[in-house]
Amino acid sequence: MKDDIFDFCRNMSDEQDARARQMLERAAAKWPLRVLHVLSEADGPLRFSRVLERVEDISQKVLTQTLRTLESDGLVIRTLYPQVPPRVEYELTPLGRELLTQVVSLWRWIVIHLNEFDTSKSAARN
Amino acid sequence: MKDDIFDFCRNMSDEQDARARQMLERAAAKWPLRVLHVLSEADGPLRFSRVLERVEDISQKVLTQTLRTLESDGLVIRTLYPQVPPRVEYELTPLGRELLTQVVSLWRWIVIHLNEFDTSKSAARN
DNA sequence: CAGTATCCAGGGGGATACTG
DNA sequence: CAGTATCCCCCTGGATACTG
Repeated sequence: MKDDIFDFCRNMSDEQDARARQMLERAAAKWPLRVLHVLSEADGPLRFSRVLERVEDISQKVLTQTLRTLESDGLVIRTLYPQVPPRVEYELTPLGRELLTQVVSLWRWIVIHLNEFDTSKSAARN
Repeated sequence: MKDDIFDFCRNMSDEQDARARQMLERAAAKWPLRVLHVLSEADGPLRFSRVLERVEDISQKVLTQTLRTLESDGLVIRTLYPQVPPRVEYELTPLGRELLTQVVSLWRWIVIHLNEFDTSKSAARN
């Protein structure tokens, strides 16, 4: 028998597997990753507008969606200050910060090996 | 100044950054990941049909696309034996195997922390 | 300010049929 | 066997307008 690098998943239900896969995809996706990054760079909580400014080219709708998802995944805290006009602040949870750290290590590996991808004899372009 | 966990990207061009991001998204995406996994489990090269069988619910078209992308990214080797009927075999490159290893470590982290996502006070407790 | 609501265009992926 | 070629649907995400 070959050893399976996914062996530690043996005891997982299909639901758990799907959930883990979902988290992996979300964490690696464009907007969530950039939002997490922006939040991690900030010294403290950021208002919605600040995030909107700092995540280049994101639309308001998508930012809202992204933040909602991150919040429900426990990666981001949303704090509403009931004022007029309202003030809403976002910040990373410890879990969000940890996850970002994990993704960054994968990111770092990719960056280091960047020149090994596609440059080979295959049909790299496009 | 805050320390930026992406500091090691400072010297990267926009193109390199985009390429790295693309590789990250691809590596975490559903089909590429499952194809890499199937290939890593096999003892040797796998024929197209075998991969099609083992990657559950993937369509032929998407499998072809996925394999082509993986090949052009240098993660998979495609070997054509000019016979009738043709025989085509796929196997991981060392780079592909390494990348999968990296993704798996992120995957493992996610699995370990699975119960910390969303179960918290945000969604579950109404 | 921080959203929600609505409309709309483009791409990804499924199903099917055909071929060297 | 290992693909291509088509058609089609759905979903994502952009743009815009409106509101508590």
